[in-house]
Order: sequence, then C-alpha cells, then structure tokens
Amino acid sequence: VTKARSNKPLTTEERELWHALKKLSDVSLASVGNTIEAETGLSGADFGILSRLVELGDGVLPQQSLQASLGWQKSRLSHQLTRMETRKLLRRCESETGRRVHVEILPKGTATIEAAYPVHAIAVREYVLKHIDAKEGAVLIQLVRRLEKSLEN
Amino acid sequence: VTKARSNKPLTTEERELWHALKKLSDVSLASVGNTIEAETGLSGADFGILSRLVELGDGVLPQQSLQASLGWQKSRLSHQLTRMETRKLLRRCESETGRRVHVEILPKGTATIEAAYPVHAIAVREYVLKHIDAKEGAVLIQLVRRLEKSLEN
DNA sequence: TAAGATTGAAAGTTCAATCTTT
DNA sequence: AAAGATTGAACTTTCAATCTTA
Repeated sequence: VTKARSNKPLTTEERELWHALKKLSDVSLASVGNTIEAETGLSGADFGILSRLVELGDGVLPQQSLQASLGWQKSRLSHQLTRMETRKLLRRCESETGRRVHVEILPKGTATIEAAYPVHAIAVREYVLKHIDAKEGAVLIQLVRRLEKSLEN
Repeated sequence: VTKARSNKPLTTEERELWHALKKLSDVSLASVGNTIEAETGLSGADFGILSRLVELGDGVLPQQSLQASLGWQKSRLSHQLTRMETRKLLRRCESETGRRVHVEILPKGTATIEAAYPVHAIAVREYVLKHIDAKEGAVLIQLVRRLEKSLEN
C-alpha cells in the first residue's frame, strides 16, 4: 500500500515528539557544551575537532575526513580551523603526495583536549547518561542508525 | 549506596550513545529547518516565534512568554524581533496596563506562517516521524521529560 | 571542468554594558 | 536596587564568489 504524504496539521502526539527532539538539543545537550566551555575554554566546536583529530587520526587528519565526520559545511570548517590555528591549537599542513590539506594537532591542542576529556566525561554522565537506562540506550542507538541511513539517499 | 562521580574516559558504549543523541537532534532538526527555509523563506527561528504567537497567544504574546517558551536569552530574542519587525512579520506594542512589551503578529506574518504549516508538517513527517515507531517515540518523550526535570535543580 | 579549499560580506548569536520604569 | 528590555561589539555561521590544482 502506498501511503500518501499527508500535509494535515501535526497531531498533538506528533507535535509532542517533535518538541521533545528540539529540547533534547536546545537544552540538554547544550548543558554539556556550556560546562566544557566554562571549565576548559574549549567551545563545543573546538572540542569536536580536537577529539576527532585524536580519536580518528591519532593527531592528524585530512580536512575532508574531519568535515565528513562533523557533518559541517566546508566554509564553516575552514573559518573554524583558521581561528584555531591562530590560537596554536592545530595547524594545517599538506599531505605528502597530493594537493589535499591535512590538519595536525599541536602540543597546546593536545594538552587542552587531554584536560577537557575528564570534564566532558563527567558532564555527559551527569547531564545525560545517568538518566538513560540500558534498554532505552539500545532503542535510541538503533533509531539513530535508521535515521542516518534514511538521510543518505 | 552513594555512587562516586567517575571521571574515567567514556566507554565505547557510552560514546556511541552520546554521539547518537547529538546526531538525533542535529540531523533531524537541520533537515526540517532547511526545508522550511527553502520553501517558505522562514528560518527555524522565525517559524518558532510565529507559530508560538499563533498557538499560544492567538496572535499576541508578552515578550517574556515568548522568551520562556523558546528558552532563549533575552538579547537573542530582542535582536530577532527587531529583524522580524523590519520585515513586517510582527510588531512590538505596549501592554495596556504596565510597562511590558507585547509582540503582535502582522498580516504578512499570519499569511506566511499559514503557508509554512503544511510544509513543516510534511518535512517533520518525512524526515523524522516516519522513522520513529510508537514505542521509540514514547521512550524519547519520557527521556526528555526526565532530562528537563533533572536540569531544573 | 570539477573537486577541494579559502575568502569576504551578510546574517545570526552571545556577552557585557546600558537604559528605563517600578 | 531590581526587573524587563535594548544596544553595540565581538564572535560564529552561512552564502555566494573565487582561487587553485588535478
């Protein structure tokens, strides 16, 4: 059966779910970001980039990989890297072979992210993980996998 | 038993759940927001304000109520209202009695939000609701309620 | 030309200071 | 002084145009 796409107003239940999703990011996830920023001086964006450099690339990563992993627009990443470069957290360098740009974490970046990890872990546990049981977690992870797949098309 | 707050690194499972939650809100909100903006010229912020004026206040609302409902900082709301005022979507007016500012939707705002509602409903269903079954929806709503409550302290 | 990256200007957000009225 | 709102400057994100090299 082909289901017609409805443009009727959202029902109360649908709206409730939609608002729950908005609040999830606006309120709960923001708490983690604010905590990190207040205690380490790294913005959420800074943390996202430095942690990926360390975890995905052991300190160096093609700019493209960073971009894909963050899901950002390229100009946003470029501006962000420029700012972080002036703060000596990382530097851009050329890949051996070709023309691509690589991004390398600098000592100050390493020190900062290492200091931020425990703060991040505490905040994530305190504001979020603590409130989710194992069964709910499993449901959420499956859901997100499905959503991601559907958006790839 | 008092559970000590751990600052150990997040486990793989914890990290997966954390990333899943971030993507859940980031990705689904962005898809819906982009669609509305492309098809109606309203940003997510515009839509949030106009829809609240209509749904909560039947067209007029104290600025404070708007702010509380959105969870924004006051300066953000103030700047946003100024921009929307110049676009003739709404106007600020004084409350009869006291000193508070009220926000009133203008004809152009009404027309625009009415046109945007169906687009919003379609996008929310297509990008989000379609992929979430009843059980998952219930889990999400409960979880967000719990998270909100925990942040009130 | 097409992909990868950068740039500058415009739009949006935050922070701290200020203004206004009770 | 305290609450409600605004302002300007700094910072971040987006958009469109541009640059560079395979």
